[in-house]
Amino acid sequence: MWLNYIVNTYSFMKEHEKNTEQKILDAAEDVFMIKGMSGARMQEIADKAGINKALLHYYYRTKDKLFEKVFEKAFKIFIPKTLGMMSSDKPVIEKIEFFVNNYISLLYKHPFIPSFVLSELNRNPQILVNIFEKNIQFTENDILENFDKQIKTEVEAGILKPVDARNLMVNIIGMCIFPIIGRPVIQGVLFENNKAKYNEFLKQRKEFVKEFIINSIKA
Amino acid sequence: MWLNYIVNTYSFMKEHEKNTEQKILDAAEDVFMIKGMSGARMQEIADKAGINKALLHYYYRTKDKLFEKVFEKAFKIFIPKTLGMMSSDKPVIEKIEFFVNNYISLLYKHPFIPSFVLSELNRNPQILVNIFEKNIQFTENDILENFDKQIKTEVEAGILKPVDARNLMVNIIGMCIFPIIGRPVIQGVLFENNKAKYNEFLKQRKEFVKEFIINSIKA
DNA sequence: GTCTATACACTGATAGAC
DNA sequence: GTCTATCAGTGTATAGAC
Repeated sequence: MWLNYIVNTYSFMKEHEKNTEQKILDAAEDVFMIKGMSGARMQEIADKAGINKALLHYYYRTKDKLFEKVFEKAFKIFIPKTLGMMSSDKPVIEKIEFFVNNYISLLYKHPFIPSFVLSELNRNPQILVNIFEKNIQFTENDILENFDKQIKTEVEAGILKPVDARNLMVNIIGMCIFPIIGRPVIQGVLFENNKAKYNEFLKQRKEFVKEFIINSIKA
Repeated sequence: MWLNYIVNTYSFMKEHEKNTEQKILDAAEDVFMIKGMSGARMQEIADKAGINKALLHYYYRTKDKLFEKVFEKAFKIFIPKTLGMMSSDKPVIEKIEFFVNNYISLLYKHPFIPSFVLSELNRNPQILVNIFEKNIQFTENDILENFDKQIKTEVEAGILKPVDARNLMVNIIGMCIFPIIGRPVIQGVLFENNKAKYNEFLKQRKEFVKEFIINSIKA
């Protein structure tokens, strides 16, 4: 009976705490992503979370620590998934089609993360070092090496033209990501700032990009 | 005599003023580009310009106005030049080679502008509207239309595969610009954070990108 | 855990002397 | 034009009651 009470109370408190903590993190995401580290205000985050500033500091002692959490979460949504998409054992062209489809979907799902992550990193590249130190090393080198070997094999088999793996990856990601982080400029300059037209443009990007890449690398 | 005195004094003052004004603008560029609008501090700009805050406000009344000048200058370095590179009358493939060479050179000359401009625009797209209103309309539509017509002509002539002009431009710029704005991530994840290796990588990008595009679009 | 009130530092901007 | 001094506002963070 008392055990039940304790357990229920405990789990209630845990649940409650988790909710507030989560509400804060969600609000912090919204604000940091748009305003950036230096532009974000603890007051705005508190308002959006429906609490007050003091409670913010109760859960995450400083703005820095809260930012760190938000950044790390954003970073982890993208980088490991990105690398994961390259590590299947499909043939190169299928792998690229799979990657472009999934990566662009991911970008459309989180359109503010790339600009946020890249601009914060350009302002303070040290953030990345801290993340790498804190996390188990990614297996990016294995993935890259495998991809490189796979390309070479398919080149010898007469399927692909010779192509450098790193350059290819940078090209692919660049073509996928630029319409998102460059949206204000591209929409303004090439699409008369017409939002609907730009959304139409985004809809057909997957097919265009895939065809563009394959045309370039297939033997 | 007195006229001489006035003229000399006047020209001395003009020269002097110009120097201070320019020193401020240079310092403001340095600080705003790295820290962004909200992260920049008037004190830091003053220090870097070798003057004090009061003098900053004497020349540019507010932080907003100073930021506006810096942003507009940065924006104008890129966008008109970018469009200009597409408006020669060379054949498409030559035009693209010319564009990639010059655009990447421009990027390497001003590596902080793209990230600065894009992140500020993502945070406040309204900036772009103000710039467009203040400036004589760019001829982006003519340039795009001409480029599109030119492609269609060369498609009919059997030189190129059919390709959409806007998608092609976004691809080209994306492949050129991503190694710059994404440098911290790419260098960290794909180049073991080795700066020298990354610089080597950048050196060969022009050739790789040109070949990649041409392989994709030539008939 | 959550609140109100407040400490304390910093920032943009101005006043006024030279 | 350039400086020193200073103000008013805002921002992060903490103290203390409940």
